[in-house]
Amino acid sequence: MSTNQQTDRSRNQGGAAFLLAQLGAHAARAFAERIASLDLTPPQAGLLRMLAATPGRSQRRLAEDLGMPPSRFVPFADELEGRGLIERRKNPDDRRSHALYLTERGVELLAELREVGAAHERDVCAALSSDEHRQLTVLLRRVAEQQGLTPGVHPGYRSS
Amino acid sequence: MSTNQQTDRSRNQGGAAFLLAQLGAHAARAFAERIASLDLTPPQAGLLRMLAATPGRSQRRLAEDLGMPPSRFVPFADELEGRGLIERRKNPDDRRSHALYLTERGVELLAELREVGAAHERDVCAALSSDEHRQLTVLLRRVAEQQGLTPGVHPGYRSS
DNA sequence: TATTGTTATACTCTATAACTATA
DNA sequence: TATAGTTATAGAGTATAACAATA
Repeated sequence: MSTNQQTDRSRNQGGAAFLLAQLGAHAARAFAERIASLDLTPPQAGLLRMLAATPGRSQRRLAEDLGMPPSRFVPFADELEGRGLIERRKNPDDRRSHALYLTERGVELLAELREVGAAHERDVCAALSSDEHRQLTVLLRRVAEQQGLTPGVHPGYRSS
Repeated sequence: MSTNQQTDRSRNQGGAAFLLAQLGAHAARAFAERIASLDLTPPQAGLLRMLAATPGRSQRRLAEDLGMPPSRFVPFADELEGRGLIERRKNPDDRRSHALYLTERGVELLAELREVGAAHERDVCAALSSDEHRQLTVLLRRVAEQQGLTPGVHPGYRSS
């Protein structure tokens, strides 16, 4: 209420929240284009990373973390299994559930994925010195934590 | 190539590009929830702002800036016109095209929208001091400019 | 002949809910 | 009876392309 309309207007559209949304969409799109060279979509890349971090989880839990209904997870996992990147193993303790794991080929592809991710990081932050790059990361991490976001996971990835 | 795998992994998932995508999706979703109280979706809010900035443009140009095909723009504009927020006027010079304008009610709603946007900005950046907030904005603006993003517009808004 | 707005159609995507098997 | 995975179906949302009016 202390500033005039003109100022408020430029604040909203040039403010940090708007820039975050704009840059976030841009970064997500650019990342999707990059990993298309590996024949991967962002949710597929997300699953590979999740399986590397915590192998052997059930489809239901993985589906929940990816923000998709279990029914949609089935054909989603089918394709990656068909490409030999992941495998379903019967859980001997509870034979209703499938435990999911990366295959050897999945591990190899994940390594390539990480290289692509590093290149993406460099390109997105090309405008910044390495000192500013660190500054930005620290600030973003603080904001993310305060906003209650889980490190390493975000369901906002586009499905296409 | 200079760092080991462990380091690369944490870099990718905790790096600035990933945080941008994660926080961007979060900020966009939070903003969408906020403006739902005004019965607006993000693309609708975008159109109101575009009409305030440059009134009288044709549907085709507006559709292009919003990243939607002209055919989809029709029902999109229909609803806002039905609610009395925008109006189509025949362009006397070229009677094929419609020039779009905000109505008085549209201007009023836009004022409320700006208040909501300011509150959104405060909440998203609640973790930062006002000095850090400024720092973050400057860094983001530099990155956005270097990445070739147009100030004030982003087509990444969800359609829902 | 080209362009603006519009309408119609066809298609993709997605979620809901029914189904099978294990518990 | 409840839960994991799966399958089937139906609905929403979208783009492509045909159409009418104007240039």
